[in-house]
Amino acid sequence: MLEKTFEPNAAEPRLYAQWEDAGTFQPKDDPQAETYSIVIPPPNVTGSLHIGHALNNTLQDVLIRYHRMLGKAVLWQPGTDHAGIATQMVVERQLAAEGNISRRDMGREAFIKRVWEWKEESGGTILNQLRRLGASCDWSRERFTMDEGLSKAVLKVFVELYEQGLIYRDKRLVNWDPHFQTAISDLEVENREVDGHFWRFRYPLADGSTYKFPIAFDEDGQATEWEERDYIVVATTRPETVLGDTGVAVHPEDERYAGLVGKTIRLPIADVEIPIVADEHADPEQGSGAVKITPAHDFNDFMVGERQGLPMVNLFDREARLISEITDEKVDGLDRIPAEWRGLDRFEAREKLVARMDELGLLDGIEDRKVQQPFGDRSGVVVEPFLTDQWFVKADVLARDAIAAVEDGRTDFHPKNWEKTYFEWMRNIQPWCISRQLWWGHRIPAWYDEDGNVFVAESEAEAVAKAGGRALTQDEDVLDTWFSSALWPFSTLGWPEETDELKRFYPTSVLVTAFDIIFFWVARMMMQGLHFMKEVPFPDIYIHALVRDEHGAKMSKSKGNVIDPLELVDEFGADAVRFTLAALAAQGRDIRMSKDRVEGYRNFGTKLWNAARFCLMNDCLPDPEFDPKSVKQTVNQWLLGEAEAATSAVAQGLETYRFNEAASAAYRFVWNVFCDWHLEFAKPLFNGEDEAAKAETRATTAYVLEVALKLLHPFMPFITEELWAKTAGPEGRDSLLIVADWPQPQGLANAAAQDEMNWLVSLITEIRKLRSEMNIPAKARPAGLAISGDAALAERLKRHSALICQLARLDSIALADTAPEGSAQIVVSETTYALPLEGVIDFDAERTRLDKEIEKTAGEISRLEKKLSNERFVANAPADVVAAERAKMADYAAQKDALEAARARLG
RNA sequence: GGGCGCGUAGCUCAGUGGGAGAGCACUACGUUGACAUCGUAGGGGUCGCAAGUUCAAUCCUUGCCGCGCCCA
Repeated sequence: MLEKTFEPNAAEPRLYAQWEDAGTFQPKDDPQAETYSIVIPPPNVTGSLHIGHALNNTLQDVLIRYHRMLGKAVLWQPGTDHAGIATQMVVERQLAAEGNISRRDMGREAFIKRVWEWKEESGGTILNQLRRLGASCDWSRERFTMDEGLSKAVLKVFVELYEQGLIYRDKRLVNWDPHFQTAISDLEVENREVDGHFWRFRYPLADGSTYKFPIAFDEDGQATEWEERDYIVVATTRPETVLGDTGVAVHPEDERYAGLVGKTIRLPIADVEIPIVADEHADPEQGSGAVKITPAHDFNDFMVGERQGLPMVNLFDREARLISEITDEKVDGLDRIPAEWRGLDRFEAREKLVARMDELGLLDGIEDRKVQQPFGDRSGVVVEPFLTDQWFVKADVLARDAIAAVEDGRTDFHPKNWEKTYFEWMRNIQPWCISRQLWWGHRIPAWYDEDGNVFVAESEAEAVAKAGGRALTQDEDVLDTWFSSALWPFSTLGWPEETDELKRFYPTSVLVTAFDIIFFWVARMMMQGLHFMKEVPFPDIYIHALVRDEHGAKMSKSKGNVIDPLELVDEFGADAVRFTLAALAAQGRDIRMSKDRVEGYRNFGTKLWNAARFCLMNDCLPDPEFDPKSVKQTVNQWLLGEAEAATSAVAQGLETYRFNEAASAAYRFVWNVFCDWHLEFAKPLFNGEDEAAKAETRATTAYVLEVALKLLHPFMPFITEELWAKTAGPEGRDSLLIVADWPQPQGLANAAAQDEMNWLVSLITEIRKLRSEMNIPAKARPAGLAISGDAALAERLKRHSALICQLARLDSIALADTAPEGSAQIVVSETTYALPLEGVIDFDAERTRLDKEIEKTAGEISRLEKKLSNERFVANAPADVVAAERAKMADYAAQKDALEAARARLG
């Protein structure tokens, strides 16, 4: 006998070990079997499980378990990502907390050793947490982006792309994080609106000449007053860059400045002459219409500089301080910086610059203003556009086929609208800066000789050979983490080796991820997969929602609204957490997670548990001889049809990534069909005399319980596996549920049985309603009389008499010619049923109740009459719709007649 | 400024061109051992607002209002 409730905390680790020990997480060794594979979005090795991971991995596990039950050879490839900046940051913090020396004092080799030690020690945390959710990954194949094999893939990809001219080194503006002192990609920059200022400065014309500048206008916008000026006003939000200006731009059609283009101004403080150029970047409507151009410190200005041939002048060092020595004589503007300012932080430099301009009488004004400022998403400091030598990928070339693949349907997004986001970004893709000035990561396989010539090769020996034996030094930098995760779908399968796994499991079947890494990761896997494997990495991409708190706010540590999935697992069990996430995963909407919801699904698990308990108590055990197609009892025919319909609804939901529909189809079947009705129907049968019916019902019930366990297994693996074992019966089970066969359709739908059971359910429901409305005491067991029914009805009533009596609490149910005096009456399927209740109920109330019913029915009738008398409706609506409305109308009419007759009998 | 999405019961959310559903919460009543982590019954909605298309609009189109996210 089963315990009263399922104990998740005790059962989960046991069941998980059982699955793993049985080797069920590994793809089955059948070369004929169809394959199904998913690569896990590798979590950061530094990470711990948050609710977003829980959702992401639950959905993957649901798919994996479903396809495994379909008999496929299934691989769920797990692993972690080395997460360059994030991991380096964690370890540096540890060093600081221990009062140890910094990474630079420690030296590269010792530091990297230290990171590896930390990785070995606690890198497995998040994967162990996934096990608690029930994730059925093939742990024997766990990979890490810095494993030997994956690193080899990185080297090969880098060298090949370099040789194909798709990777190059260049001095360009990049987003520079002064805290980590590394370049970061534009995706790692967070633009935030902050309070700032607009400073207006006067730049004097170099030749001392003057021009007339309009300062007042009439209604038509015509200038009415002018002022004589010997300067141009420019406005900036970043005064610290003034010394790096190499031009002032005005719009080519801006008449106010037409005569000044080609002249020069004398840049204050720096004391150099810079030209006034005409460029469309200048917006005549904005400020004075003239803009300062600082090509080395602003992305827009960089482009203007290229167009106009303006030189680049760099002011800052790697820590975003004004330079105090020359590091690159081609661009550094040291001689523009007053000696006493050298080495100042950029924000101090700003103050000094503004103050000096004010002293010089060149500060034209200051306005408060909201400005967009870029912040490093990891460091939180203001990112500086900075001119450095970096490695770049020609992403636009790689993007071409990646765009085409989605356009022509080799890969589909689900929901489809995410392809817009993908296209938008891919079609405007910028060169991808892949070098990072970090130590933790894949070191760039490029070596330099004394003259700065570069040699790219997979090893130092090869590079030296290419250099003709000269001494070389390796590039100090490492690659962006996403460079290696872009290879994940094939590098984890053994590429560049031609392994069996690679042949069997690439392309993978689907990628499951959140929208926030479409650019970072999905797009790049598409590019690299197509380039190196010549095939898309996955035909389907399922994009799921973000998990928010119950009020819709983003979860964050600072808000304190973070829900820890493992706490939920502790409290309600992994099954409840998984089911909740799946049931709420409707396409295109964020998930609001609340404890109440999890509790509700925990209760659902308990309901299932108790249903199984009932089955065991009544000897409903699997019967190997049982043939669902040959059952005789209407109840059983109906139940089998319902089970089959539920099975296909669940399958349909999963095939189309509608997890919520799949989950709720299973839920409704188990609770509202199997428990609420079937088990209640079974009770009187089990207590009855008909041994054949009893035996058939036991076998059917056991069979359908198996179906229920199978349908729920992908969502609630633990409790279903436990019940699978506990309900095995003396024969035992052939296999664990995790590898049992998904139920196959057998054509069990039975319209006649369905019709009869629908009638039975509504008869019972109507009687219960009457009892409730008329306050008939629970103890009262009136006789039920069907007034003037035919032989078929008599047959039905006889067949289900025990069920009706028990579930509607009647003493008996039979045909009668007329309703006895003092009866309450209801109408079900056009038949009137009378319950003699003289002295039990208030007949005035019964009259009122019937009047209300009649009124309601009349309302429906007049609505339908109106519709059916509309010629255009009858002419234009599809015939089946018109017929259905007519049938409804006839039903209501018959019902109204019966109700009116019933009312008349009461007088 | 461009893009995506949302507004349906008190709350959290499904859903469909043919008079709207679930869970939770709420109210009343609970009887024969599956289950009180439960059962039975009930109340509760101008489907954001307006116009259009249609025989028919909560659903399609447009505009507006409110809210969220992404990109510039």
